[in-house]
Amino acid sequence: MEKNQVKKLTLTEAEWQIMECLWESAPLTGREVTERMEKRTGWSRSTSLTMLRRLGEKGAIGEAEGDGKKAFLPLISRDDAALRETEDLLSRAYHGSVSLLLSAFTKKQRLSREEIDEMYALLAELENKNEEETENA
Amino acid sequence: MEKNQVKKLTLTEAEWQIMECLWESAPLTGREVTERMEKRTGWSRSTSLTMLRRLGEKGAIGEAEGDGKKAFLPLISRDDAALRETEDLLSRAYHGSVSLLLSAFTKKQRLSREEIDEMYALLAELENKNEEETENA
DNA sequence: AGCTTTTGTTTACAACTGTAACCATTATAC
DNA sequence: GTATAATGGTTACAGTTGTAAACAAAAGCT
Repeated sequence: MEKNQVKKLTLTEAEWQIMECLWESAPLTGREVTERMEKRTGWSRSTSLTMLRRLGEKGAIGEAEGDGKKAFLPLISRDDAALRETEDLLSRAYHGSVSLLLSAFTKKQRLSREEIDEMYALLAELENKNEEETENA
Repeated sequence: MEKNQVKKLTLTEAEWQIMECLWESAPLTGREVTERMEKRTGWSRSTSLTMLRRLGEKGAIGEAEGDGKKAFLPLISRDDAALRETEDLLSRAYHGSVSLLLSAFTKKQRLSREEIDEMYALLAELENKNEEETENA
């Protein structure tokens, strides 16, 4: 049953950058990845390939045959990865409370009108969901 | 003018634990720190002391004389530390948008009534602040 | 003053990260 | 079909992190 690395899987800073690349543009050949990385970070080909290897070992990406050529593609979604780190941060720094995070953050950082509106919308949505559930209960 | 480490200063997981200890209870002697750490994480004395040293080097904590005894105390606030990491995570994983984080988070994690209320309150507060500023402009 | 305990400093070491050169294999070009 | 270029795999190496033993200095005890 070889436990499919569903457990830890954290990405390092450098690994994130490779993943960004792959998330943006589904399957990419090694060539494509190294070129893009070269452009956006200045990494040498080798560096990118090392990252691809490590990500492969971690189970974060896989390889596939597209018309003869081997290509890399993400096996975890950006959302998943982001969430994992978010949970981490929340528990480490905010006792798991997202509202605490928001509070701390806004103490230093001004939010744009759009962000505020979006959050209102989100909260409203959440309340709806909650109500539905309550009705069903 | 020896630039007072105002630049990077990130805490590792282990370092956070020591800091938590110090944030909870202002100045603590080495003894007290190591004892608490032993209790809550099982670390050996040495390990805690190493962390204290590294934190000192980073400028995250300092030492003070309290009635003859040397004691350690935080030089950065928990809020500051948390904020630093939050900004990090936001830029790495959410294009810097806190509303995006909230959205992603709530897709997986249910929020309690209290959290929702708190956030409403926070947003309202922010709007007030914004208005005041607009008037003043 | 000499021995014991407490406390702090130095040193160690394996795992993980960032970075990349070097080598092997495969595909291309003449 | 051999030289050349493209691609991918192996090895390296310094810095950081988690963890702690060893060693040194200070404080107490008798």
